[in-house]
Amino acid sequence: HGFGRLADWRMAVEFLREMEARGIPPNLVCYNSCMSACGAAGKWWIAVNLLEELKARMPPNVISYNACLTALANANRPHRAVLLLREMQNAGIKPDLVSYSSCISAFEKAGRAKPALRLFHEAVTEQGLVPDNIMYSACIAACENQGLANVALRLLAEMKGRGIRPSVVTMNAAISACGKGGKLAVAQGLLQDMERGFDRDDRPLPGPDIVSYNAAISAFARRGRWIDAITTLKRLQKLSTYTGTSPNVVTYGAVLDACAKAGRWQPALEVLQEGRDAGIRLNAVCFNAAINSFCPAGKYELALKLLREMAAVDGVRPNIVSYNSCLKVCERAENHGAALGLLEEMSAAGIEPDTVSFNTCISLCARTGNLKEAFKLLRLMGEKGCQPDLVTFNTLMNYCAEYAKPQLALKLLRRVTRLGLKPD
RNA sequence: UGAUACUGAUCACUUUG
Repeated sequence: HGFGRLADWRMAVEFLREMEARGIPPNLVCYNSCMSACGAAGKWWIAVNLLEELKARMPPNVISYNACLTALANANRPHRAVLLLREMQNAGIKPDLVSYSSCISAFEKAGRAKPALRLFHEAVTEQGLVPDNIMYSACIAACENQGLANVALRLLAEMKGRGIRPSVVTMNAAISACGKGGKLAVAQGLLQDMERGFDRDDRPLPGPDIVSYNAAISAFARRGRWIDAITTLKRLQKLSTYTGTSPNVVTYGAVLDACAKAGRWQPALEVLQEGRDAGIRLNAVCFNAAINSFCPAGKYELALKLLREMAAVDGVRPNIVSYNSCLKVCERAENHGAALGLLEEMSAAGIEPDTVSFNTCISLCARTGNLKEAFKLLRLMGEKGCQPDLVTFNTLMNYCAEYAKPQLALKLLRRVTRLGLKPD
């Protein structure tokens, strides 16, 4: 368990083996701890193997299965999770709220709201389970995916109706779902309710935490409402003296994203500086968002300058997204030279261009009528071991339309299906 | 006694339409 806490799955497994070697047969809890450690480290297959091993020795309990379900959920394997859920049922172990919450969360992480809601329904109607706060929260979180904000709000009302007090996590999930589902006003209203401490029916609510604010700012960001995002940041700062809730690196990331979506690079740079001054350890996400703010204006020199600065001044290593963001600014600026130069540079820096990098460059070539160069890049990405994806082909086909090349477009479409991709 | 041993929920960045 200790090794699991330290996210050291190797040590956990080794320890289990050592116990056996010393003639101390690990009990169920030892196995469960070990599977949990593997799951936390993303090693779902090792957790599943341990479950098999366990089955050969003694009957697993519901926690054993739940540990594996969580491992699968965290590794974005929702279908395997459901298979395991069925398996435990067949083995005569009744899934509990934790089992279902894990599976619901698995679908949430995979961006699939409907299956998550189906599982919720199944838990209630077929298993007779009474959903708790966490199960509702997981389900509300899943609703942020297909614009199901209204379903999220219905679930929130339903749990209140059943006398379950929403926790701060529940409320945060609801704010996030509303923000992502286009219900900006409702999202902000939920935050206000939390600040007041009561909902519209005067039922008590938990006070907001930093995640609440971040989710609300992110909702503004989505709409490019940069002034509102900054205003919320200021309010948060002002309140922090007595709420104890201060902006963190995610807050700054979200505010910077708001500036980026609005293409406001000057405010973005100011926010960046303010974050530094406030002693926030800005990370790559913050700088990447700031780089994106140069995109609408196509200010690629400034973007590249910030790319250098983040490493040199702030000691933050640019990552693949940093480079891809810069490439996008070059694309906007329609600057082939700068883009291709960056492609080389990132390779030299040990960050190999990925599908997104190539897609951006292909888009640049195609947009500027340079179809030959675009296809050259398509070939190059294959040579570099980068799989073209649907976006790659959609980009190319789009410009075939632009340049009236229907035969070429059809050829590309056939290639899409030949590669086993599903045209959208 | 070790052993309040083991499992579930929320926030920010990049590519086409």
